[in-house]
Amino acid sequence: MAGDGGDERAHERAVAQREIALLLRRLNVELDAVGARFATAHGLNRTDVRALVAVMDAARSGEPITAGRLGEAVELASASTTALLDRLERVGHLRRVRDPQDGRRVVLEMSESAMAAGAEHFGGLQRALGAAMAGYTEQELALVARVLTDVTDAAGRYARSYGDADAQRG
Amino acid sequence: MAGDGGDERAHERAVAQREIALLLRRLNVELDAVGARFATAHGLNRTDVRALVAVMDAARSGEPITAGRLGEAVELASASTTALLDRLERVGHLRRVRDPQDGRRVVLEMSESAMAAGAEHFGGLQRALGAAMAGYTEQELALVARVLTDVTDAAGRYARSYGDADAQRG
DNA sequence: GAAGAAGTCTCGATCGTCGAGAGACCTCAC
DNA sequence: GTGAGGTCTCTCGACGATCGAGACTTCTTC
Repeated sequence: MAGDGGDERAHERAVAQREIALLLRRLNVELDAVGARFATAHGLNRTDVRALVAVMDAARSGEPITAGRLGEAVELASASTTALLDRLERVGHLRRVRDPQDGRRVVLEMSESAMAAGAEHFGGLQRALGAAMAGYTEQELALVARVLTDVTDAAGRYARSYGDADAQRG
Repeated sequence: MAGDGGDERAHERAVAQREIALLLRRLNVELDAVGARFATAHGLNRTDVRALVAVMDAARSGEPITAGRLGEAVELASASTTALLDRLERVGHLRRVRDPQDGRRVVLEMSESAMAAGAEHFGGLQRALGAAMAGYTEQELALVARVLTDVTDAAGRYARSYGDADAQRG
């Protein structure tokens, strides 16, 4: 840490960190914009898109999600979740299916059209991002993945620390 | 593309790219969560926060923003922008000041309290992110910054290509 | 000065979200 | 089996954010 140039090196690192923080903010804005464009292009709102993504992820994992779980995932009150499902079902993106094992539950199934729209959207975005990464080596991308993992975990912890502040006070 | 191991290497790269794309999605979710927590902690909604950030950035750049420009920045109709400014002014985060050069314009000034809240929020997040990056060298962070720049630009282009799709069809 | 453009605001309507509570279903103790 | 209590979803009424249309003020141009 010490030695000649140590201070300057620390300064350089601090600059790089600030630059990355700024880039992450810009990236967040752009990715939100992508989601917003997709939403309006399909006559949806932001919550609808988040919900479809959650349902899609659940379906992919093999554990279809229920109405209540979806409400938790998108942080919506139960009344709002019902309205959300009404909207998505009305336009044919979703089907409500009563759970035969537990008659209280409603499990959610995505329609083919919604799957296709999602695949087109995410596929396109992924291709665009892939093209942007085309100039980097496998090792470089692996490093980026490590950094992003660390940064994402830190952001998640920071987000959760907001809510826990009340709980910890006691 | 050809050659011994070429296929495998391409495969590895594709895997790394997919992993990064997934990480970016997760990161976006977490950063949105941070914004949401900040918003509710301060009695604001998502739009309010976006607006405050825009006003803050403008103030920092030395060119204070006007009501109309802000509406464009957060993609809001003029009626909604007026309501937004009413909200933010009511809670004391913002001041409306008529432009002495152009009596139609209303320029926006952030209050000290809003500046402080923003600094606390972004400062805290930046510290958290900085800590997550502490284990990497200057060169590694520089590489990450380059990749993030490319990826962010690509995301921005992709987002804008959504809207242009209609214009291009013709 | 008059005409038109630009910037902001007012009004009425629509839609997403919420809290409270109802209704259906499940679980478990008896 | 039956009743009590918990879980899950939905209904209802209210609130707030957003919008389109248009009014009003101010600037620009002729």
